Amino acid sequence: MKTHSESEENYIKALYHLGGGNAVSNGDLAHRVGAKGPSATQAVKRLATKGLAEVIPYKGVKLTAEGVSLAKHILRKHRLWETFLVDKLGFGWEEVHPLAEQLEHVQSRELVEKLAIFLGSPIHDPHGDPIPRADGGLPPTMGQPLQQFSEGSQLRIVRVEDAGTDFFNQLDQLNISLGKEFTLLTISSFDSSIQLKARGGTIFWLSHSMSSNIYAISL
Amino acid sequence: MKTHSESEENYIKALYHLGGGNAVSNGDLAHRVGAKGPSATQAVKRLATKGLAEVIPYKGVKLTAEGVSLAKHILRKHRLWETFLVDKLGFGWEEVHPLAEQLEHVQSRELVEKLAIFLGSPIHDPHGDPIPRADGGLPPTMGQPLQQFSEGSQLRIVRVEDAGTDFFNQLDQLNISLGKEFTLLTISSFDSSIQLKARGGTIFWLSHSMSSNIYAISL
DNA sequence: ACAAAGGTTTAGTTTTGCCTAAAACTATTT
DNA sequence: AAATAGTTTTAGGCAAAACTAAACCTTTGT
Repeated sequence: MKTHSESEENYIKALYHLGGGNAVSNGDLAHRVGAKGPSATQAVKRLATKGLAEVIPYKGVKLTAEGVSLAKHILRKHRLWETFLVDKLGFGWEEVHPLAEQLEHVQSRELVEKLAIFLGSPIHDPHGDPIPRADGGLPPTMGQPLQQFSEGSQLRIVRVEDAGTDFFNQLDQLNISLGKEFTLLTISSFDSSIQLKARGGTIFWLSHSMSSNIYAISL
Repeated sequence: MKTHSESEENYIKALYHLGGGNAVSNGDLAHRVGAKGPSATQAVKRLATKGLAEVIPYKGVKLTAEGVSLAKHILRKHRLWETFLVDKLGFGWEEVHPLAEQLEHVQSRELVEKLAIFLGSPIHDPHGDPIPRADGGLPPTMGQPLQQFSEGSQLRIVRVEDAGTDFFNQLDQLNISLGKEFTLLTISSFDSSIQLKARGGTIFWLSHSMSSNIYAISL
C-alpha cells in the first residue's frame, strides 16, 4: 500500500467531493482545499504522476478509478471516526468534522476495519451520510430536501448537510435531529420557507436556507 | 494553544525519553528520531526559538519546563490511544505502538480528555507504563525487574518494556501478561536466567534478556 | 473577428525538514 | 603540548507545498 501525504489526500477528497469521477475546474478545486490557483495546479500534477488523476490543461482534472477508490477509503475513515466521536465519546455532531479531518489521515487498513467492527459496522454517520464499505461500495444516500415533499406529508429526518456550526446550533435549538418525525404543514410560495409540526405539537418555520440542508423520507 | 508539527513533536518526545529534563547529546537525539546529525541540530534550533528547549552548542540540549510539559501531554495521548487500541479495538499489545505514534499527533485537548473518560481514566497503559495526568502529574512507575526478587518470592507481573515483536510473541507463548502471578523458583547464578512457576503449575525458564524486560511486584 | 475579461499555468520565492560533505570543536592519548 | 579520533555544527542541496506576479489560454461580447 503506497502512502500519501495529507495534502495529497485533501486534494483527492476535494476532487471526489466536487466531481466524483468527473472533471473539476482548477479554481473550484483550489477554493475547496483553501489554497490558491497555482497550488492546485501543482498538486494535481503530483497526483497525475502517481496515477490518481488525469489532467487536461486549461480544461479540468478528474480522478482515475484508483483515485476514486482512494477517495472513498478516506471518506470511509472520516465518517467512521465521526461516528466514533459522537457515539462513543459524546461529541456533538457539529464538533466532529475538524477532528475527523485529522483522524482520517492515520494510515492503517486494519485499524479502520477494527474500528468499523467496534462501532457495529454502521452504514451511516452521525449526519446521515453513507459510509463507503471496505470494498468501495456506497450505501444509498438517504432522503430528499424538505422542499420536495407536498404539504401534509409525514416525514422523518434522515440526513443533514454540514452547513457550519450556526446551522447545527439552530437545529439543536429547534430540537431537530436524525430520526425525528414531523408533519410538513406549509411551503410558502413567496420565499420557500417551510412550516413544520413536531410530534409534541410544536409548530415552527424554517427558512429556505435551513430547510434545503435537511433531508427526509416520507413515512 | 500553539500547534506543533509532527516533526517537532517527535523531537520533543525523544528529548523527554532520553533525558527527561536533563541534557541530551545531539547524536543520541538524532539516532532516536531516526535522522542524521545535522537534522537534529536544525530541529533543536527550531525548538529553542519556540522556547521548548535550551541548546548549548557542542554540549547538549535539554527541554525547558514548557517542553517537558508538552512532552508529557504527548505521552499521555500516546498511552491513552494504546489503551484504546488494545482494550476497545482488540489489538495485541505488540501491534499498537506504531498506530499510537500516528494518533498521538491529533491536536485536540478536548478529544484527549473525552477519550480518557471513555476509557475509564486509566493510569497505566497496556504495557503497564504510567499515563501522565492532564495536569502533568505522573503516576508511579510500577515494579522491578525479576532479577531483583529473591528465590521463593510470589510475584505479580505489572509492566513490560517494549522490546519488539519477538519479545511480545514469546510472552504470549508463555502465557505471560499483566496481572499474572508467578512464584520465582530459581535464579541461575551461571547466566542469570530465571525459573518461574505459574499458578496452574506450569514451570519454565526465562533467559536474562527476557526477564530483564519484565517488571513485577512482590505479593 | 477581435479585444477585453476571466480563469489557468509558468516562473520564481518562501518555509519546513531532510540529506551529504566539509569545517570546527572537544576530548583523549601519547 | 600536539596529534588524532570522534562528535557537532555549518554550508549547500533537494523535495513538498504554499504563495505572488506575470504570462498564457479560452471564452464572451460587440
